[in-house]
Amino acid sequence: MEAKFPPQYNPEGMETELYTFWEKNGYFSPVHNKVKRNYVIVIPPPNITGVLHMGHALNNTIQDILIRWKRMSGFNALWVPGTDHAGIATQNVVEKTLREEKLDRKTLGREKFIEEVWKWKEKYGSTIIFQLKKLGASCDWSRERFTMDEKLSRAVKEAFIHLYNKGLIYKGKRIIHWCCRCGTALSDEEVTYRDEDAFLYYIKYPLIEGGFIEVATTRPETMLGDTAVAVNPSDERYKKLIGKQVKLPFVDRTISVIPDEKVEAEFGTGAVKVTPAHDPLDFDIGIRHNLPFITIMDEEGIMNENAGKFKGIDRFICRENLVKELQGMGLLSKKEPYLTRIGTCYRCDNIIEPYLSSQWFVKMSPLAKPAIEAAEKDILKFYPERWKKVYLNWLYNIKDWCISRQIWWGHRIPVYYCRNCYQADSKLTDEAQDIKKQKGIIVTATKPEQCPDCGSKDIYQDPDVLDTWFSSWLWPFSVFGWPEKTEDLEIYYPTDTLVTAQEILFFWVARMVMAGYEFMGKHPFKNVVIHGTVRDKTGRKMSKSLGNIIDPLDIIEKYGADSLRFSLISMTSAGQDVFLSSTFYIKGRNFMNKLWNASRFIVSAGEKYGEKVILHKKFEGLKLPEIWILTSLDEVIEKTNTALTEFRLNEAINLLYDFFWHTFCDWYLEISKVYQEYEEEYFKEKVLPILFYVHISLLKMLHPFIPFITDKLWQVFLNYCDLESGSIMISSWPEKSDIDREKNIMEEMEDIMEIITSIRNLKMRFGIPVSRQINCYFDRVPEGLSAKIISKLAGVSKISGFSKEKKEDLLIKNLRQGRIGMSFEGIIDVQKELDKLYREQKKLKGYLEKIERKLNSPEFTSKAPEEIQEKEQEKKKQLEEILQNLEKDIKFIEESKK
RNA sequence: GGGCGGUUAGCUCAGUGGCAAGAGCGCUACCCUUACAAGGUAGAAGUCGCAGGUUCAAGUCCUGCACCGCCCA
Repeated sequence: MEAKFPPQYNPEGMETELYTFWEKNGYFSPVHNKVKRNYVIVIPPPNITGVLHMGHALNNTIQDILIRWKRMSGFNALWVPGTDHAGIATQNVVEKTLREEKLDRKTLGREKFIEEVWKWKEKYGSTIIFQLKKLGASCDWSRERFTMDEKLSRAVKEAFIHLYNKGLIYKGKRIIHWCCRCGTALSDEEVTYRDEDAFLYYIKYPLIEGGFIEVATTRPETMLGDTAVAVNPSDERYKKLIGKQVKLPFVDRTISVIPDEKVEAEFGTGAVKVTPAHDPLDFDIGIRHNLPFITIMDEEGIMNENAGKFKGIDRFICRENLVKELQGMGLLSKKEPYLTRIGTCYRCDNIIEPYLSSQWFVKMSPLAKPAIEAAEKDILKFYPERWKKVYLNWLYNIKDWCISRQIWWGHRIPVYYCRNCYQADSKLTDEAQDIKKQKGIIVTATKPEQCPDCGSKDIYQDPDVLDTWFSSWLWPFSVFGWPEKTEDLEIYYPTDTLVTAQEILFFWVARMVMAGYEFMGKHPFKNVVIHGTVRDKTGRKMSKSLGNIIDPLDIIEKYGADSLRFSLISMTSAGQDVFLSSTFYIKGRNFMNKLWNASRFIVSAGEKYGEKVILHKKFEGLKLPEIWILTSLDEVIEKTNTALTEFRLNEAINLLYDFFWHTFCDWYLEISKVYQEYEEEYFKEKVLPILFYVHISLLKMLHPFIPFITDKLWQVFLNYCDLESGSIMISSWPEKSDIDREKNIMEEMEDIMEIITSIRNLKMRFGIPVSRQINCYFDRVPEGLSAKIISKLAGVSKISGFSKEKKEDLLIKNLRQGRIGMSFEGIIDVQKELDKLYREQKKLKGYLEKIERKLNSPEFTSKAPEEIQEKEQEKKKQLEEILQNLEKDIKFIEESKK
């Protein structure tokens, strides 16, 4: 046995071997069966540039637990995996590798560059998939998808064309978030904001008639693009200046002072510069007042010809230079520290420039309607529920979605232009209906032969690609083959549960719901499980730049995926952020070892008889401890099921942990050893099958959480026990036994346990080794099996009733069921013992007072439910008895001291 | 500015109005008891952030405040 069952658990090698075994046997793919219900999860597709981090580990462990649990519970459980092409991120990564070869995408050209990206994808794009396998993810790899697969690309085109034809997609010239580094527009959701200490500059604009009007700004360089100065019409300070002309420094432009309701009189000086091409609010003012829109920098953030003498320099250097010059000209009246919020690119962290640009948008409010209703009517349920409000709030205030990206890697927009008919950028804001009527725009999946209006063959495709999320939002049905009416789509849509972190609630979850209703006419999933963000122990997000990453692969390497999974889930309360310290995996590692060793013990107990243990279906002729352990197991099964159903995974795993370690191992395994010595026949016939039964039931329930070790042990147990299947993965989830729960049996067992603990406690307190046999005396003398258990587990050689003449050298302890006494043999530090008893007495008196106060209050007796009153009465009685006995003991020891 | 979380043992965190508030790690003492020293046994350790309120009963519900964090504008 030692050879295959060393005393320490070592996951090395074992996990990969088992994973291959599962995969080879096709356990991950459901065999569709109409009788069984489905349970479907689609993975939040990780990015092909991604490597597994703790967030992924948590996210995918949760999904795997749910899928494995449902699979064992008799469902057709399907977990669809896949990856996301991550347009900007992937393009960035490939461009970086190109730079190392002294190449860049522009010299390479579009086609060649995309070829390079595909090559890169083939080489590195599956890294995270391999890592998910290491984690134990039981995804159906035969259904693995990638957002740029041909079929999924078809879905994207179909969706675009559908929305366009419905008038929900339009092209418009708007202020969008522009990343000068990535060279593309971004949606509102792709911008992250952070507070930064900056300055508010107060600038004097010279009035033509003489004097100045002073404006305040955090971005002084944008003044080069100003086309007005605006004041609130009710602002008394500026009323008389409305309509006056201002000579804009540097560019020598004459602009007017205009009134606009939206100007906040409280901000800065109350007069604001208006730069319609570089600020969203100013853009609106520009539209309202029909102002010119002057763009002053190019797409890389370099000032252009409209910036006059500043042409050709970077936007931030321009700011510095311009401020210096203003100072020299005496036009800078003040520069004060100012806390401002700056938007940054979520991919590259560069500062976002609000930029006037022609982009494609999705009109969102019609799509939001059913998504709102779904949550309001609880068709879509959130766990924890509080996210419902966040989700709804976003949808109530939804804005149009900018979906075009000026990059090359991604789904090319299925729009073609006729060079002859199309007139670009004719309007600032083209509404959907207008654009549909506009000549020269052809929206179609394949390149048209000729222009339907003029017949010209000079046709070119829109150079832009779509936001990656425009393919992700179709994921719950595109993975099943939509827009084709496939069998999978028929069977597996809608899915059941989506598991994700709150960061992509808007990006992805809300949009999937909208897409689900729009394209499928049905919600994409029923449950949305939002788990916490994994942070370091000081509460910061884990990130490379902070250097605070704990790499899940390191933990897997050293301690096994099970330890990682166990620890992660065990310490993660539903929906709360997780704070990881470097030793968090210890609980898991220790648990694996304990599980391993309990199995060793059980196997070695079974091995002796040389025949396979047959698990009982019915339990009869059992003694107290067996009834007790089976009843306790039933309770655990029930509680675990409830916890899992409500997505409280930490509660489930902690229940199992506690039962396994502190009930099964600490007590039942120890008790089972008693039979081995006293009642071999009963041990073989009854106890052994129950040991196997309870342990195997536990292994089954633990399997979703810690799949590797549980199946490894299952494989071992196959040699000693008649098990239902070749792998625990496809075994059936435990059901409750047919044992009746008898209250008095549970209590009787608890009494025995209390006696044992008390005797151990007495021994410890006086430095007697537990192994040292002593004599004990009882008010109620235990007999038979109980006596044997007490004797073995507490190290008692002789059990008898109290006899009056022996009492003087006894230590007494009061229990629920009378006193026990133990000979103290002259080794007691009497004063120490007395102090301890005094402390206990004080504590007990306090408790008693509290209870008495409660019981004496007429409110309590009239209003509290009877059940509670009885319980409190009972408690009081017990306390009084214990206290009485304690006081007797104190008196007794005080006297013996004299 | 609006919203949401958090504040419980030295540390990390559970706690679903009705225990005498729990776990893991750490700590103390003893124990190599033939499953496990990654273990066993026993123990010490808490004004449940602060102030009010509701209730027979509050760590749990309500109000306000403080501090930490997140999201949205």
